[in-house]
Amino acid sequence: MSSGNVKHELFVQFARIGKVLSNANRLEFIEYLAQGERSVESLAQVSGQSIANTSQHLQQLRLAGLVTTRKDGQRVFYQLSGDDVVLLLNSLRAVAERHLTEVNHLVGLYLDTKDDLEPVLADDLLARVRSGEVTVLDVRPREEYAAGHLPGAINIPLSELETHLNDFNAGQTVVAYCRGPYCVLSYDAVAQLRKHGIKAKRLKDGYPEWKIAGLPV
Amino acid sequence: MSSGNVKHELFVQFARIGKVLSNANRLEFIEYLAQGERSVESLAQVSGQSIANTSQHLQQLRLAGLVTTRKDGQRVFYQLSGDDVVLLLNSLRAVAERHLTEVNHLVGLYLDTKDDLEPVLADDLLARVRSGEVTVLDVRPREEYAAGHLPGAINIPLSELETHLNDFNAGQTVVAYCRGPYCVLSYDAVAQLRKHGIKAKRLKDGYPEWKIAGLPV
DNA sequence: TTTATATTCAATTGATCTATTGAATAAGCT
DNA sequence: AGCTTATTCAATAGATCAATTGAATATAAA
Repeated sequence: MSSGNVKHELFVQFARIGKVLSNANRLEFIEYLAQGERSVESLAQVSGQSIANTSQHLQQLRLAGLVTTRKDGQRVFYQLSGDDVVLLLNSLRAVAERHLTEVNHLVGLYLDTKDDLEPVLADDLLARVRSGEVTVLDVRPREEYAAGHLPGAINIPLSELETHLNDFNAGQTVVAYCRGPYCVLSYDAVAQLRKHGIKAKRLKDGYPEWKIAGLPV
Repeated sequence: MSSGNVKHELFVQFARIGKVLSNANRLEFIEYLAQGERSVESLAQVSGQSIANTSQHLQQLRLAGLVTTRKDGQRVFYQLSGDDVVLLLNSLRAVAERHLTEVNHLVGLYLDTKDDLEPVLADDLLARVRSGEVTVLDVRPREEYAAGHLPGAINIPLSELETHLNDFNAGQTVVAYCRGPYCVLSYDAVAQLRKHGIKAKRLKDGYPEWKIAGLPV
């Protein structure tokens, strides 16, 4: 085998990873899995895909080595095979954000750009939460909160936030976070809280990035 | 448009980037372009692809925002649109290396694993080259050297290394580098130099990584 | 053992991708 | 203007992909 062939063969293998990143549904699965392991049915439900379709996509992710499985009873739980998968997805996001104008348009469409200018950084939050200055709010669904969350964070899924507005007093500052940089949950939460006179900010990244940075969970 | 739709649309955009990473030839083009800009014909030649095929792949890269073009006379030069593209490719490589056993097999097939254990790191090299301790050898083709290279590096393309072995004296240490972590040129160069009694090591990464790290070129 | 649940498998359809071919365009040269 | 060179366009054929459907496994519960 010539050097050129081996080199090309290596790129063929790299392209296998690229291929599993070429489908929007699979990327969504990766983001969900970044929050914690999930069963096939559970992923099918949150993604809105059929069970069979979900299963097949997950198997492609597994063949490419991006996820691993664990069988418990009659359920199969999928999980990311490493933090580098989240880093890869974020790298993809970063390139998309910098080079695809459509992405910026979409981001601008839904995310309040003013909030975007002043997100709270992970390091700041850690200091502030230790001094009791802020309340950390996890607005992800209960399942994801249960699989792992920031220390001291309280969990109120976005859908239930309205009924819990009285739990906050006007004096305190709330820092909301969710799944990652493009997760709209925390944006909506901040908007809702502010509308009711509660000081609220958004954590720049989400739970997966926090965890990968080696910060406590 | 519902929040879920916008979110999915964002992932569709991310998947566009994934799609252009799903073809081995395109990934090779990206690696070549990481060395510096190139014309269509030049890329077709080094990659062994036809002109028309090369042109079409490059246009896909351009539509996805990964490369930009510059027209000079009748030639069109393509270049990477940002350093984040190289970081993305390296992220892809890292995941492939960690999770695809085939990659490790291929890497082991061609790259001397002993060299792999002790590559020279960028910071070390900078210090050593300043103190005149080592000779830095760029074994890439002349074109790529001309487009940018490490400070003080001499350029002897691998194919011509054999005829220039007398230029080195047995006392000095040579650090060879080439295109990146999986470029075999520097491995072969080190092997050839050692066979002739010249102390040789390999720079861990290649020129693109050096440049992105903000080191002088 | 029968029944229900969770997941995977297999076959199918329509869509998209890759590489090839030959023609079209555009810029420079004589 | 005619000729050459570099690149792009358009059409094509074979391969691969995504989602659907219904059947097949495998585990748990009755």
